Amino acid sequence: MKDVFELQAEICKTLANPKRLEIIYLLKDGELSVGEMVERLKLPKANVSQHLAVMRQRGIVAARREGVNIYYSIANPKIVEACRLMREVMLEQIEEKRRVLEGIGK
Amino acid sequence: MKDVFELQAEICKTLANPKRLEIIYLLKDGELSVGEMVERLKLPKANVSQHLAVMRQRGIVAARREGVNIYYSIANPKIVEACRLMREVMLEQIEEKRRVLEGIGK
DNA sequence: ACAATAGTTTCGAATATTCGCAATAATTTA
DNA sequence: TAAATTATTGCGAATATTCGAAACTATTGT
Repeated sequence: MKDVFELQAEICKTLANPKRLEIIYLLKDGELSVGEMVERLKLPKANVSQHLAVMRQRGIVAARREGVNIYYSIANPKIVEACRLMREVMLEQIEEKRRVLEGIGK
Repeated sequence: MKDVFELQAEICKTLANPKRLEIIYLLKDGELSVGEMVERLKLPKANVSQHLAVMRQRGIVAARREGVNIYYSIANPKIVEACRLMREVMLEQIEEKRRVLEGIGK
């Protein structure tokens, strides 16, 4: 059995990509088919599928076939929550940077 | 200005490494010097320093010099919270895997 | 069976990350 | 100022990630 931090890092690595974060953001309110995601993301279908495959393998998203379409959804709401926190950290960093720049301007 | 998901991914990438996660885990209850971390982590000091530099650059940790020692601390408690959530996701995945294996055994 | 639609997989090249080793910097003490 | 202690930086090799292009698979309708 691999080390626990190694496993935690694998979850985190799976989220550590802008396109995958955007996919998670799209899925946060409910499932979507690959085609619907491709349309919103404006990315090649093969690439979207690759990212979905990575996330499916690591248990970040779940897939469900319905006829010719495959619908994806977030496997665990804590994933969305973790992403939201990281986004907040980023936004606070930007705010902080802005404050520092203003301070210099005075 | 870079895309917002790109910035969020940079935060996440910074956390997406087992050694850095372990450092965050060490720092979650308060600051430590590099030497103290090296001792607990049992890693080469240069390597610990490299990881700290990455995290410092991205605003994940803060550094404070006191004499010959440099003390590091977590820059934003939301970082610890995000890591905790990702750890929970991982633990729930392990539980789920265990349940599935038991189901087969029946 | 064939074509159309929706999605996946494989391969390879470009890029990025990780880490050991050696050299370097900053601070304190003798 | 020299030595000791603490930490950082630069470099290069090994490894991992990303993504486009082409080929492939699965399902449905004719």
